[in-house]
Amino acid sequence: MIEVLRNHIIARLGNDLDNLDKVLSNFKHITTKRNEQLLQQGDTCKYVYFIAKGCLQVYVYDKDYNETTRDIVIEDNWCSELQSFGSGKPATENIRTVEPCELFAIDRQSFQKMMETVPQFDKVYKQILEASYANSVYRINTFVSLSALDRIKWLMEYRPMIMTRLSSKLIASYLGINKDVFSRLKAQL
Amino acid sequence: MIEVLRNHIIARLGNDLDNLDKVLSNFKHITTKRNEQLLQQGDTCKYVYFIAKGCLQVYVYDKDYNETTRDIVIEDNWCSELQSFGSGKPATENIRTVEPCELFAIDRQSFQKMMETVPQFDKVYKQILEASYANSVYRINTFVSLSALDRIKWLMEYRPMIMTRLSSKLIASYLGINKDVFSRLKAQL
DNA sequence: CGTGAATGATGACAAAAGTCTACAATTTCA
DNA sequence: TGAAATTGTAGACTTTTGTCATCATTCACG
Repeated sequence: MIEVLRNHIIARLGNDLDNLDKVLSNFKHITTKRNEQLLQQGDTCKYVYFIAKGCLQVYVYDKDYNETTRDIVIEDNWCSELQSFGSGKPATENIRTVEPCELFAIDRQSFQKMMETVPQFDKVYKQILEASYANSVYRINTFVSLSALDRIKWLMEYRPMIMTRLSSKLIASYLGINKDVFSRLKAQL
Repeated sequence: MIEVLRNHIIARLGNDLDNLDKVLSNFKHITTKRNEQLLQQGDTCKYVYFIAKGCLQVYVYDKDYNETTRDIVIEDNWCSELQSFGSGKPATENIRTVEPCELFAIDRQSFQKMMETVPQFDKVYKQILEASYANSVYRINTFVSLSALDRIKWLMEYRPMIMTRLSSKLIASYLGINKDVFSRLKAQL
């Protein structure tokens, strides 16, 4: 299973990395069931997760305690609450598994050590950050300008796997649409 | 005016920087009127701007050619279209001044050179990226879960200067609210 | 400093999205 | 596998948001 992570890194940095095995040894393999809580808001985010298999939900609660999903992250991607992870401050977001998962987790101390001793690891971090940021920007721009129906169409175009693989409830909370409305709109496509 | 930039960097990295003047020499001072176009979508974003004075708007167009504002950036902050700037690909966003501005611009080549030769500059870049990302995450989480009225309240709380300093039209497009609706809701606060 | 253009406010109406209830379908896990 | 829980669909209704037209106000700029 660690091969997925190995290939992920090689794909980004090439396979001329002396230290790749050293880097990989810093990751802890975690197998989870579905609906496991990886991070609770208020706690410090201790890990950056690489998802070898499965799917994670990053979410917050609105004032009526409804979940609103900031991000849905599938295999071959990274997931964390970088604000909290980087600063050690309490997290403002929650993370849970929405499917059984195979994860590789690296803690803050190892992460820092890798950043300092393996220059390429620093590059990977920048790539994660840049990709996360690009994703957010894209999401804001579509979100602010599109109607509920157009957001659904956008999701089918941009992340079709999400539409077929996950529950309507989750998708609706990702799109910022009430689940009843989502059900109605989906029917009229 | 370059003092603003100098102080900004010192505040983040301390003033024990041998190379600070060398770094600053890479920035071009630009004075603008209001409503000047700094970046047009489709073009490559050539600069990262530091705003010493004034205010920039980062925006896109929806399908009816209405502006939707992804970000409003005021003095003592950085602004760019990092996706395009980093990759050289066409920008998906537009940037314009909404006030007369004093800017310091650094082009891609100088930026790369500084990243490689001045380790602290790399740190500044990471800080810009992290701050931009944090800002986006915050924006998504409030945006998805709040009603139009609550978004206005949020803005008054979180970025009060925006409310008093800029036009309703601009604020409405930042909040993703129709300007007529914005006017009505503001009246009932 | 005056004027033309841009911005802001408001009312009437239309459309979109949210809420609630009930029930059917599906899924989970013991 | 089968019962309990969760999820999905649908209709009736409410609330929120958007649109359009009009007029007042403010602001930018020569």
